[in-house]
Amino acid sequence: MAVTDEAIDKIKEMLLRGELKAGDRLPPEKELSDRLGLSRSSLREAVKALELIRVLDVRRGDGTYVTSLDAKLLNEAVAFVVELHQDKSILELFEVRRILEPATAFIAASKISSAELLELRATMDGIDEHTDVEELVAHDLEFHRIISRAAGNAYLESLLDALSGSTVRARIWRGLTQDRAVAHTLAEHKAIADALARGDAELVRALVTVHISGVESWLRQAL
Amino acid sequence: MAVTDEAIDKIKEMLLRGELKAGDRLPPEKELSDRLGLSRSSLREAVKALELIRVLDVRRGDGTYVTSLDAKLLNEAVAFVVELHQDKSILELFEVRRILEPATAFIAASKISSAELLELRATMDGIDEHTDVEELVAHDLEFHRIISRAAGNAYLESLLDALSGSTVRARIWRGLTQDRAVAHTLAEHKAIADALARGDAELVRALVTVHISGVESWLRQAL
DNA sequence: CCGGCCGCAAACATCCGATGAATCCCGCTA
DNA sequence: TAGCGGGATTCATCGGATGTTTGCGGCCGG
Repeated sequence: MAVTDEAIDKIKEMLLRGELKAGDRLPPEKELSDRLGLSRSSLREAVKALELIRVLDVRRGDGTYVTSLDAKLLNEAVAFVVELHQDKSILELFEVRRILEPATAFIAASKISSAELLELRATMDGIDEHTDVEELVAHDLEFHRIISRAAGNAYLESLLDALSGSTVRARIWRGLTQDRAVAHTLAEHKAIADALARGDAELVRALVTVHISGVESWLRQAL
Repeated sequence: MAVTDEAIDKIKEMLLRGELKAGDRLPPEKELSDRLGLSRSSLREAVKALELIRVLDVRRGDGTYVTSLDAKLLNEAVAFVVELHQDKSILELFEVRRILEPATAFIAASKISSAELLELRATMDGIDEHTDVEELVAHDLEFHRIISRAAGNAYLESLLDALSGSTVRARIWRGLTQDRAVAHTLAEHKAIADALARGDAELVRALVTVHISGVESWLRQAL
């Protein structure tokens, strides 16, 4: 194709060249379309595409802005794709997670603050095997998110977040719940939190590996 | 916003629900826009967005098709984002790569075929410290790609590919070349290939870790 | 009967202009 | 000075017109 894709490229280049920076406002649709030499409709298609992957933020009645362009972009883009790949090749996605999660936790072990440790404990309050699935998923998501955030790498955090999309996770939990494995999983969470508190990085890595692999092997058998 | 984003969601749902499968052709723009209750212009914006992340494939004069929906989607989406983040937080991205690459190579060590080993050797033919940067980058990209492919996980392959976008890599090589470190890097490649040939997974993992970390520390000092 | 060429029809590409809706900002008023 | 319009700006959405590309089927010659 041509015109619209050219527009996407040109906008991308403006970003790379620093001509447009995070937070900047783009010229009005009319002006920009004139400048890039295409119609407003076509430009809008380009902008819409860049908006989907969160590069641009369009505010009706106000203008179009460049987003913060931080690591969260990865989350949006990857999450969309992951969602489409559910069921299908979930196991391959899980393999990626099994690599990233222990490594991330290992890094986090030496960096986690006491405030974050408290937060981690807090997610476990009031959660037991009788909690409903909704809440279990929320807890699990938060638990892993705190750890990945403690690792101090926004891209890792984003990727892990996307890889464990809530829908994927919801299905897994639903399955685990039926198998009465909730207590076991929660105990693993507790062990991980304890090891993190002691700063025992090696143990953390091992525990997380076991934790993730456990879910993975359950999944493998369930399919 | 509303109409266009609704359209994106509806199309996504059609995919999730299996109403649309990989390779299927969408109804013509006019018909689909009627069915979804919006104008053709707005629908086109939605389609364009889905095309950017390679979910849809629009063929002019023919129709719009659903792509294979395989792991390559990740590549496209992530590569776009990574490209925007050059210079900026390259080190954080490198940290992710340092996690994934050794783990991937470790897996590859037990799976790599003799054909792939030959391919790996072939990439090294005719490459020495006098080769020009273009070719060095191509070699490096191919070398790592073969290994990640051998690991047999398409998502890993895609992610690594995106993380080591050619532009990023080109800059690094340009720097390395100036520091006369090419020979050293090539020697590391050879050592990795040898270890893979012997199926020594642990050694492969260590070598790759050293290899990646070497580039990383050079990068850290160069910034 | 087979293969190639031609032209029609289908489908996307691009553009334009009009109307609606949300937001912002400035000036007016109490 | 604080609050309230109201106009100007900007995006949202629509419908239609015209151009290009592609696919396909039919026609013609070998």
